[in-house]
Amino acid sequence: MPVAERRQALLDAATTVIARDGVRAASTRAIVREAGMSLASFHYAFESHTELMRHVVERVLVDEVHSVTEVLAGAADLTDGQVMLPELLGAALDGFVAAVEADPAREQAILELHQYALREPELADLVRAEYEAYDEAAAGVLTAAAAATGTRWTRPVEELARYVVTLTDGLTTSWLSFRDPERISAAREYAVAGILQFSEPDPDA
Amino acid sequence: MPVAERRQALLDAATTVIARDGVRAASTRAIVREAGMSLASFHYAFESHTELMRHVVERVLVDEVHSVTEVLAGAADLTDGQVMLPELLGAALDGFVAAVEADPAREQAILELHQYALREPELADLVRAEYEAYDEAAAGVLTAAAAATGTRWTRPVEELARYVVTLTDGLTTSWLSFRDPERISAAREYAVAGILQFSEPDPDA
DNA sequence: GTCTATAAAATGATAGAC
DNA sequence: GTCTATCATTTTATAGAC
Repeated sequence: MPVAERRQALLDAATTVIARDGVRAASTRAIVREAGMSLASFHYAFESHTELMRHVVERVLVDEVHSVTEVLAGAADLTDGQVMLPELLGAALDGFVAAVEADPAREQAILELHQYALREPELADLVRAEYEAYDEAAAGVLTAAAAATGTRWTRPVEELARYVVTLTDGLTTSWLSFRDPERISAAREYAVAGILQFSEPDPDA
Repeated sequence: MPVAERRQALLDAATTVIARDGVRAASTRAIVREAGMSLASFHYAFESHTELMRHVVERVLVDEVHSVTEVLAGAADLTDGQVMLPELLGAALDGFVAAVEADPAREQAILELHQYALREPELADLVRAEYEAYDEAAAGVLTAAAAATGTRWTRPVEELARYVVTLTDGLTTSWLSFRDPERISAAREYAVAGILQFSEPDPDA
């Protein structure tokens, strides 16, 4: 088994354990048990448990950015039809919420990894980079949605995007605590209304 | 030293360690070192490390609810003057944000304890109770603010309160990642604007 | 490359002297 | 009640056989 493959398998196993049992439970032994390997094989592929965790954080956060970007891109593809801005933004937020609902364990793992990373000076930047990628993705959706519906934003789209990301973060933690769609839906609706405030018909469109 | 006092001292020490070094680092030994006690004294006061953590979670979350309630009540006291609704809500949110900024370690500890609690079936309810207390506090502020400024809400105040709490949660995580006031202020402003949408002059006032 | 065996340290918990 | 000394287990990591 080539080292690269073993590393991937261990990263997969670590991700699985973290999602199922939490970061606290992701000891080297728990990870190799999950991967069906011996303890020594672990240390052949990785220098240390800390090194593995560094890679786990990086991979999980980068993967999540890809997922979210895809979900948002999917929602933006609704721009084909005769859809209006409120529906478009609502659909984008629904897509995000649906992704969280579909795999809460993964989302909880991400939050735990955030806190793990924020405690490690070497990893804290990864969290910030993740959020900045979300900001960019959200700004992209807002820009595309406005363009597709003949509207424009009355505030800098970067600021609106940060607002949206802040809100989705709150929606995520709320979902993880209550797992209650009712609780989410109202906030989702108000979020859309809150953003729409800052849109107006685009005279150039 | 009476048991009750020793328990308090250990809870204090545990809270200190968690805020400074994280939940992961809060081993029994680290806690007694912080408290200046022997290991055996710990087990004289608490059955187990798990039992201590149960009490830590409970105490920290309850304390935080008290703090937030006080901060919001302080903001609501601005209702003396001739202040308008936007300023009132802005002040309340500012009070919340200032509290987070003033003691980020504490806030980070709370988030870690949330995740710790959500992994323990016995403790998960404490997190939900905390959020419900926030909802109630936020609803109280919204109601008081509207009454004091001759306005009323066009949506159920409970829903608006949940929206506010969701948003403050997002603001908190954003602050912990970036520690950047700029990043927060825009979201704060949009949040106020978002809520104001659902207010109107109260004809009965 | 892969495994068993083992080291070295940390952790939760207790026994027993005082 | 409080402490030192110790146990039992777990954890990260490595040595060394194959």
